[in-house]
Amino acid sequence: MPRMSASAKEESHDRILTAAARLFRERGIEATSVADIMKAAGLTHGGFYRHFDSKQALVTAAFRRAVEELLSEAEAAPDREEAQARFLARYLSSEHVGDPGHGCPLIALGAEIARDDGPAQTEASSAMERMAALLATGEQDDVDPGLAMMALLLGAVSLARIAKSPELSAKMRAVGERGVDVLKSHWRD
Amino acid sequence: MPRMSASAKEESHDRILTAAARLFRERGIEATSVADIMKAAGLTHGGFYRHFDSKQALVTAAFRRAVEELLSEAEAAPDREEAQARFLARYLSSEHVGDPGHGCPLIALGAEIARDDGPAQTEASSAMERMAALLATGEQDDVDPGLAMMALLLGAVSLARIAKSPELSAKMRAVGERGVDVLKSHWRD
DNA sequence: ATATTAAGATTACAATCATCATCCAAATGA
DNA sequence: TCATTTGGATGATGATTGTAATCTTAATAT
Repeated sequence: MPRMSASAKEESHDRILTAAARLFRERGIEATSVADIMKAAGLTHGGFYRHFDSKQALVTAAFRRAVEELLSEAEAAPDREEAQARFLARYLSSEHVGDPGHGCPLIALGAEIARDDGPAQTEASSAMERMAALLATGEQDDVDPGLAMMALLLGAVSLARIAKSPELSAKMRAVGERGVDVLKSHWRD
Repeated sequence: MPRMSASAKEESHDRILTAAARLFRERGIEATSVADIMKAAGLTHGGFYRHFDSKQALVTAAFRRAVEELLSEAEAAPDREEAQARFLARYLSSEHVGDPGHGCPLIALGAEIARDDGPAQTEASSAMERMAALLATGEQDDVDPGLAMMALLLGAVSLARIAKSPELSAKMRAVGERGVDVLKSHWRD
């Protein structure tokens, strides 16, 4: 209940963001209350508005945070090829399928965000272009192959999560991997 | 407020289902209240439980209805090839991207349904297998190509809806069409 | 040291939610 | 014709929601 040092405020702010980025992806935006997030951040719900103007503002910020989490690993790679490989392996991993809370926000929140076109949709749209650019064939500035792969990846993991049996879920991941190879070999010519 | 004829009850039941199938896909499950649905069906919210045990039960039934709506057109085709062509054209149409309320429920509700594995997830999982079977190469019982195409289609339309600009949205549809051709020509050998 | 500031806690608010008990009237069966 | 049934309307339930005003207290500035 005290006033905290300036750095402590940033820490609280960061904990709220981290909690929101996880809970939104795990439970959905509508299903996650401000109180849920604040509790997960170790705070009480009343203090929320010292950090964000509204829940919608938090959604936008949490989406950006989630994108950063997802891309930071891949972008830390020494070269482009390695970055692509890391991104693909991570995206199609069983861990990614089984842990939406730390996975791609386009999958977990895409449908919900596409509905009300606010700042969150802008965020999501540019995230999608950023991921596609990462996957695109290096040479030209032809992002089409990257967009096609993103579509396949997003669809494969979405369906892998929907799949009732573990066998079908695993098959969806395998089919995604195979499909990416097919697309890649085609666009390489 | 009266007691209606037996056929009139079925009609009410059907109107509730139709309204639910549309509103759930348009606004999401959490964001759609029982009262919203009943109002859209021309009834008052209290009477809902004469037709369904719970909102969850309605979700399952509405999902099934949505799948039926989507597949009926394609499955009315004279032959398999024509059915596939119709399904693909419908799926990647701008109308489908712009009207989630009458589109594929796997896209609109997949993330929400994958979260709480109840009967709705069973429904969604079998819907996904059914669509994949429709798209699969006729010869063997190898559904893998069908699953790959479903992943690409679902991903492409999801991203087309997320895309902020109409240009990017149209490009996602074009990329989806192109990608399906690539996958198809590869698996045909 | 004192005054000021502001982070977070507490509490409250007006809405909205899913669910249900009760009531009403029309359709059915005798 | 009359009693019974039942679809739907009405209204209430307790819970939960986003948002905000108020209070408390520690960190800062003077």
